[in-house]
Amino acid sequence: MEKEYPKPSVTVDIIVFSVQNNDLKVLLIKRAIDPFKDNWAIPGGFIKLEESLENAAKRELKEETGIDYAYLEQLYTFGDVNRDPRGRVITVAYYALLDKESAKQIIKADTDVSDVAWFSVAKLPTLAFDHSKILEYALKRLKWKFEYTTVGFSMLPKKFTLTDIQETYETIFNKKFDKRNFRKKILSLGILKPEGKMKQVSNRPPEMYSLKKKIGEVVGILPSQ
Amino acid sequence: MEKEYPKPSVTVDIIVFSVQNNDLKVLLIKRAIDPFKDNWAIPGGFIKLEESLENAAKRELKEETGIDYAYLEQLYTFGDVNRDPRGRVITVAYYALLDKESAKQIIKADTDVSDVAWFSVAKLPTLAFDHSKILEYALKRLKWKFEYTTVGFSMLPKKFTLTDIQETYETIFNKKFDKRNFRKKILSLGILKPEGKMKQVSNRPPEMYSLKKKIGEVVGILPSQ
DNA sequence: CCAAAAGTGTTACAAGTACACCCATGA
DNA sequence: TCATGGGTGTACTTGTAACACTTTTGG
Repeated sequence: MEKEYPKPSVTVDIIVFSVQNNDLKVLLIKRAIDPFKDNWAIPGGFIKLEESLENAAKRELKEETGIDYAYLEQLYTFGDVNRDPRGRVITVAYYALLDKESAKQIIKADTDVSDVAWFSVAKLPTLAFDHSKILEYALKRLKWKFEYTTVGFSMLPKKFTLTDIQETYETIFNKKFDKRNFRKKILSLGILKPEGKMKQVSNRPPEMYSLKKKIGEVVGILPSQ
Repeated sequence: MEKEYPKPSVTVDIIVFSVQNNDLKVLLIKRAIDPFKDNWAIPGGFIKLEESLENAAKRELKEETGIDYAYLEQLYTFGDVNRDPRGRVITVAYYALLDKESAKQIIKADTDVSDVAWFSVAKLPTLAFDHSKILEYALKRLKWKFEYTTVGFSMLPKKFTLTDIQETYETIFNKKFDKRNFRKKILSLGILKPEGKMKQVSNRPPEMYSLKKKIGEVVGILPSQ
């Protein structure tokens, strides 16, 4: 370890997910320069020597979205030799889950900026670098995490209804779940705290809940169906 | 992306697991130089610019153990600013699972070398750098993977008995499983192919099996108990 | 009284758990 | 014939799946 070796560059890429109108969206930026000029890409940037990987990811998130807080998890490190035509660049990928309110703010802030946009994961453009592969991997991880942990609640406001949860799950898995079984299952986990009924709705007012546990805990959520 | 930024060093560390005498072991090396001189550490080294992360891990594995093939999986990338006193070093950790035969060869090759040794994960020495944290994380991942995938079979020879599998699981989870239920569960997965009875044993000859699926596939193995 | 979404229970089936004895072989 | 490890079945409990109607509110 005493010798000096040539060093690779290290970037952090961050895949920002949100659910809007029951559709899973991902935030992409349009590249202004070569390589892959005018292609869409996952936002990211070089790490600084004085910041941890996680802080680099947080900084990126803040720079791209203005958001200070979101569920953030390291995804995987991609380091193939030729993944970047400019030279050896290793990227540590993170993914972030925004709650509905935060996501709305961004869409407002950025709809007039041409180089940042939300894309439905069902209709993605061609992506720069190996970003399609990275995104694909992120989607796999996302589903896995939704199935076995409480990360899904990070995409909801602090107080939410059972229907909110179910719609979020139906969006992520792109399938419908039986209402009675879904509710039974979620309630049986004992992770929700009732918070009283929602007011001023023009139908039967739903019960609101908050999450008792820390977001991300392993619980085994889904019915198999 | 056009500017040149100061670059961190990037290493690959590889946590090598094997099961010996129904005990989970990890391969550690004794550091010959500062920092952490004479401390035990997870083997690793700097990546080369012309090799992928995975190839760097394979090369490390080969250098440390002489083994060409093992189940190998990226674990996590550790990049805290002060994890290495010599400067900014990011490490991409991998873990490897050796089968019983390979593991035996290594122990033979290295028992007379003082700076490489197998340690029971139950009795670990103090480790250099943040290696205790890394190893703890590896153990967590290992259990998770055993619970939900077929990685466990990578620690067995190509042909094995149901008792072999059960003992491996009992070692990893450090608990006993009911023989009948364990067998029923494993067989019900439909992932095993019978390979005939073992010969020359001084008791009732057990049925041998091989794995039909690719190692690492998700199947959900364990009884909950 | 209508529209909209919330809320609820039962039966059938599958999977998981607990548990103890006989079997085949070589020495 | 004995020692050793291999192999097996059943009753019970728990969890999952399928399925349709009533309730509450605001307009």
